[in-house]
Amino acid sequence: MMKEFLHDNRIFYNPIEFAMAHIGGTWKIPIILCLRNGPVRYGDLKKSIPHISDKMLFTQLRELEEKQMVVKHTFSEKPPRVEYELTPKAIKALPLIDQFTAYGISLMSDAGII
Amino acid sequence: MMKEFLHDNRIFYNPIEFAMAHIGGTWKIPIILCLRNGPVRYGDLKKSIPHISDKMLFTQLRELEEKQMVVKHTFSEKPPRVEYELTPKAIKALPLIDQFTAYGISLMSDAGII
DNA sequence: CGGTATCCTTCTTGATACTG
DNA sequence: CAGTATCAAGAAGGATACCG
Repeated sequence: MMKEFLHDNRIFYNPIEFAMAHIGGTWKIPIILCLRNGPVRYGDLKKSIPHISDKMLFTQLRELEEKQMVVKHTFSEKPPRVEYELTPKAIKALPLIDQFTAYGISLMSDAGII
Repeated sequence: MMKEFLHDNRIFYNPIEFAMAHIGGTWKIPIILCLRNGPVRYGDLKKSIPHISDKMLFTQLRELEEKQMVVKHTFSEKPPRVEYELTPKAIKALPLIDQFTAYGISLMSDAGII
């Protein structure tokens, strides 16, 4: 398939694993989709993503920041305001995410869910 | 985003999670890609996918069969021959997988890996 | 050749509670 | 408002060994 490589103290065997590290898991795509129309604050993300816990939102946002998929803007106001915004790296993923959604819907249709 | 739903005793919150259950994880896409040009036998899959263990190949093939992403053909020969083949559900995923790969490669390029 | 079982470790996720 | 810490349960994955 291809040669494996190291990144951030982890071994990857192919480009898909690398992409999965950026947008895989349960919560990263829902977060990215919430940010697709512009910056959103923490509390609004929490409200927009059903069932996500503070811990998951917090840890996933940190990971997305580390991978430079989102940037955090802190405004020194009272009450404090913090907004998260997609980077170009994440914006490039949007067509892929849309195709992913379409495939998911087609599988759901096959399974008789819709 | 959308209403959650149940399937196979598990809760899903959106179509992407459902798609991830079919092609997510470390090994399902490499297996699907090995089968893209037609049926392949167990031993050849093992040889073509570097680093996969028998346990992982075995469990992932069972899961792919359960989700009707692959079919197993058993030939009563000596020595026994068993081939795995993609179903239409998996074939439909190939364009998505290719786009996934392309995104992974572009991320790798951003990261200076290639 | 093509599995299958068992044990064990690591990673992911959930529940809960507390802070500047 | 926007985090942050701690504990624990469960799932995913690796090592090893054995079977028809």
